[in-house]
Amino acid sequence: MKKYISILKKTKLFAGVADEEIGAMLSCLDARLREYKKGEYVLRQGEHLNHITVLVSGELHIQRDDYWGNRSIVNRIAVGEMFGEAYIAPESGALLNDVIAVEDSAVIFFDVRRIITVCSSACRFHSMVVQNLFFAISEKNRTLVQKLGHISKRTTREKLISYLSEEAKRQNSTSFTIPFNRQQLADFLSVDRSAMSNELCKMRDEGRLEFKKNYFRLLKD
Amino acid sequence: MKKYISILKKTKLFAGVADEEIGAMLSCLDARLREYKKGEYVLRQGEHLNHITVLVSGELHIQRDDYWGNRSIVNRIAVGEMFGEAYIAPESGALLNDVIAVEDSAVIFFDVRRIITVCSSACRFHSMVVQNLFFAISEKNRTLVQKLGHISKRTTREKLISYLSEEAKRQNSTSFTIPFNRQQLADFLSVDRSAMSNELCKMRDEGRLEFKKNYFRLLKD
DNA sequence: TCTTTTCTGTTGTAAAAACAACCGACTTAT
DNA sequence: ATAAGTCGGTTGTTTTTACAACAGAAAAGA
Repeated sequence: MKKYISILKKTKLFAGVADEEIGAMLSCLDARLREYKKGEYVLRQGEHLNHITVLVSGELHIQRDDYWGNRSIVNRIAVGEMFGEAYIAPESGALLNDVIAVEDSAVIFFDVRRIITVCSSACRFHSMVVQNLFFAISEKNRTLVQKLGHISKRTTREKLISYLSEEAKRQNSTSFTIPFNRQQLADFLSVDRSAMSNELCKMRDEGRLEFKKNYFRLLKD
Repeated sequence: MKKYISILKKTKLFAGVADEEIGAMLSCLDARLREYKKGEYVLRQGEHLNHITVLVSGELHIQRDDYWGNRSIVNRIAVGEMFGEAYIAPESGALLNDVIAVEDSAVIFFDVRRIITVCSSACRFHSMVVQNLFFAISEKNRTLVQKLGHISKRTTREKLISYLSEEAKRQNSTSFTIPFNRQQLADFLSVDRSAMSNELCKMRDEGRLEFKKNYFRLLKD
């Protein structure tokens, strides 16, 4: 677990906490490391979670498969990001989604109650972690609202425009790469892949954008 | 500002805080009231927000403009609801949307840092407000994920089933009322009203459910 | 009460998406 | 190197949705 301290140091949860303090807090917060192979489930819909988790290696998708096999990717978790913050409150119900490793991954679990209950002794930085958690949940809400903005658009084209515009703004450039392949992007936007691919090509032919694999460039009319 | 205390009392932010304490906390939290005429911007895309806001009168729309200038309404804020909780973190960055008053409105701004930094003296209920905010954000997060679950369904029928099933579970009964009229439900699920109405009636004719106005009853197959 | 407005259901048509099937390019594994 | 698998684009068909227009019912207002 110690080899991941350098990664934890860069996470939102431990922002501002000194290196040597993180090591001390690992036991204080009852941290546990688990590793997953690509394709393996980290958590399943319906389970109860009372841990905050941080991804320290690999990549995860928060997703949901319905009865008919349609998959929707709710969110993507990159190294250093956390999940499970929405289930902190004791009265939070079961998990609403699956969490799956899309690459070989490593996850550290922290006991929620140990985090929100400020410990008496060692952890000088504990209150900072609590505040960091506060900020992280806030941040997550923001990304969810953004995503709702995308998929609440009526047509595939509008969803693409919404998503790509957002990404361009976020990366502060009209050319950028996205963290999805076509199928994943379709799942993220909750549309059919081939229809989406078709729409992308139409927009390209209309001169609205260019792309090559996951590289995109938006063009003025 | 005092005339809005009765409204603040009913908000999630001040749940469990005594009336007389709210008055005291207004200054503690550096509360500021601002009023807006219909059509006036409350906040603009690109601004930085370091306040939690509560709408105490009127109605707001959260709007977004995409890269090509197309405008869409992302969300609606009703009296008593909060806005800005997604921008608590200092690194949240600029607002991604405009917030505009669609009626004459009144908004109370609370300094974020004053809320999350527990004050030393007077505010006996301060820690309760902090916890309220914590749970409010967490709950909003889950609500957003649930809504994503509904509208990421491919067909109008599936969206309806997803939403109505959820509502039945939440109200713990197969018969229940929903807080929307048809147009609002269609907007909530991001579908066309008439198409949705049509689909509802088909399901009724198939014997899957009954409804009358905003009262619904789900039936076994 | 009577009028006006809003709400809901209904229908037909045009547009869009889902679906399925296929192909070539590219990557990965043996 | 070759086989197997993945990925992205394309096309045609079927299903679904959006849109527009209208009418009766219900609600709100005068």
